[in-house]
Amino acid sequence: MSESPAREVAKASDFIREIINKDLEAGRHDKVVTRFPPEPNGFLHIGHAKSICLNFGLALEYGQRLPGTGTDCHLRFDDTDPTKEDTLFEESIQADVRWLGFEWNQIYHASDYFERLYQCAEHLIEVGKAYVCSLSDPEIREYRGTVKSAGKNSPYRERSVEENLDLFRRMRKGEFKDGLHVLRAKIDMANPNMKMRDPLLYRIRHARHHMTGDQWCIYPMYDFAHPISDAIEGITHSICTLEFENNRELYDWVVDELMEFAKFPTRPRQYEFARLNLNYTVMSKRRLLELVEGGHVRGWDDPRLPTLAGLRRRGYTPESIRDLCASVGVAKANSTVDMAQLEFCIRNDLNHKAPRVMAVLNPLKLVIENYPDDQVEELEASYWPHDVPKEGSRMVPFSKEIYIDQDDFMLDPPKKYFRLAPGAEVRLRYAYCVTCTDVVKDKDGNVTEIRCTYDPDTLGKNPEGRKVKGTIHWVSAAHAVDAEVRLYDRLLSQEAPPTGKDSEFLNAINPDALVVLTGCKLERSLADAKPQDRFQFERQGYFINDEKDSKPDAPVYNRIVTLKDSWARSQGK
RNA sequence: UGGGGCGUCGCCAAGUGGUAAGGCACCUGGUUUUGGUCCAGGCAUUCAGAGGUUCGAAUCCUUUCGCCCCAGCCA
Repeated sequence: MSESPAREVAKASDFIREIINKDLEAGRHDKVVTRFPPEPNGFLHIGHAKSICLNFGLALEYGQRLPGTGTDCHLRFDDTDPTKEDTLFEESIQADVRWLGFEWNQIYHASDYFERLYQCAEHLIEVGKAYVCSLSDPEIREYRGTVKSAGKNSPYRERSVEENLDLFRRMRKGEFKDGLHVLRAKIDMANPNMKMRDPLLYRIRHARHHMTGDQWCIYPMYDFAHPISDAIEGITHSICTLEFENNRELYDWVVDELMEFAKFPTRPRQYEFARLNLNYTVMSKRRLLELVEGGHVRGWDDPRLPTLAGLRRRGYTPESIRDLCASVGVAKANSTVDMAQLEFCIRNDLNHKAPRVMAVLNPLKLVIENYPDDQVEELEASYWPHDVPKEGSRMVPFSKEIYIDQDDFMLDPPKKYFRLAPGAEVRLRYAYCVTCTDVVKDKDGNVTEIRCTYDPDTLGKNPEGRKVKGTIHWVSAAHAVDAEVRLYDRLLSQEAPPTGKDSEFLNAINPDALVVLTGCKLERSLADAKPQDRFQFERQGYFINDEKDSKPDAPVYNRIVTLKDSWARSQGK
């Protein structure tokens, strides 16, 4: 705490931590305070998770490394545009951050600072660094110039301090309609950085704000509110995404101009990192909104979406998402992470968390001809494979008539097909080996039933004199629990959506992103499962009991992710 | 009158003048009553290209090329 050598710093794992370490070593700060500043106008997605993990993670790490400084990452709602924001979004954002596993000490709002922001604005006017501009919206745009050419000064740029103050105060009082005047910083209309060409600080908006009600009719812009909010709160490192790099110069201008006047406790600095992109999905607010409002998915928590609500309902664990964020690192290069990386993370997490059970998704009746008609054996089946160090098992009923999956039988199998086929023998998981002796077909030639014989001497041991390579899952017909199973897959059928502006990306939606199966057969033990329980359906994937649609007598399961399937891959599927 | 960034294996990403980490993906074998897991092995003579400095360069210099961001009274 006090002895400075105790401030030995762990090896930085990315450029942000490197910067923080240097700041600490140089004594620029003696604690680290970060912030996660969502605008409450939409749902959080996995891209936000990267920012959440970074900002809250930094606070946690340095809070531990610098004992006594506390752990401080501010959840701050950037609520400066009353026409778009709402309390509903604040609630879902809080729920999502908590679900991800992070906690804040206090909730902040940019709107908490409206009065101070206003005082800062008046100060800038008084020192001649801000003025009221009465150009129209299109005129302002025209005067701004272009990326390749300088802008020109507004005719209102040289108004007197007195006139500016009077106008600004009347703006606050509500004497003007929306759009009539704005407050602008007086910087440089020829600055090569367009963000510095007399940026707007305040605009008039006669709109009710979800936090401040009708108290205000002028609202600060992001570029004004954000740096001041950071500075007021004592944020040390203000971390945002790459597209704000150009805003940094303005961020610094605002803080520098106000530092003395506002007596900020710290001099915050902004740093930018590359946002998370994933292939086979969409992440932009606009596209997510279009999917939801266009009815292409069933709401913000549709398991096909990369929203945190969607991933949660899909069955992804917070641990798996944090693991993804840790594994992709933090850097400045624009990048797109492979969905396979996320899928690895959830499989890796669930491998030792999800008990194994048997479920037949596309049932095919199998009758064991030499098994006694009314006999039922209770066989012990472990919930965990040998390599997962957990205890626990259940009894599964075995009988003459069972269901197996259609994929596990072929009339004319290719080489190295280890499952069932005419004349072939296969192991029934936890039970006996059976040999297919006959098949029953309907008039169209479809196999409707399989006839087998079993070898009574193969329970818990291998048959003598022959090798049975395949093991398949099954469910006793008389004891099965019927269920609906929703097979989810990647949202898009191509890596990147078409680049077109409008709704073109809708054409890239994977038609099989959701396949609903009914009449699936679950093993008896699943009758006791609760919503949100996760299981591995052996040989098929990880599934979760749906939190909304599942009913005790009509369970619904969502497929979280398939198991790796090297057989399917070798078959070129 | 343009400015700000970024380019290291199929995808991420370490590396900060001393001779290319790691993860995912992929390929080989082994174990296996999950074609899962696990284990063993393989996978960049080269860092966008070209020059240069140096005993030595992904790292320094010069130059070329490519990609991203900025012209909301959004954030």
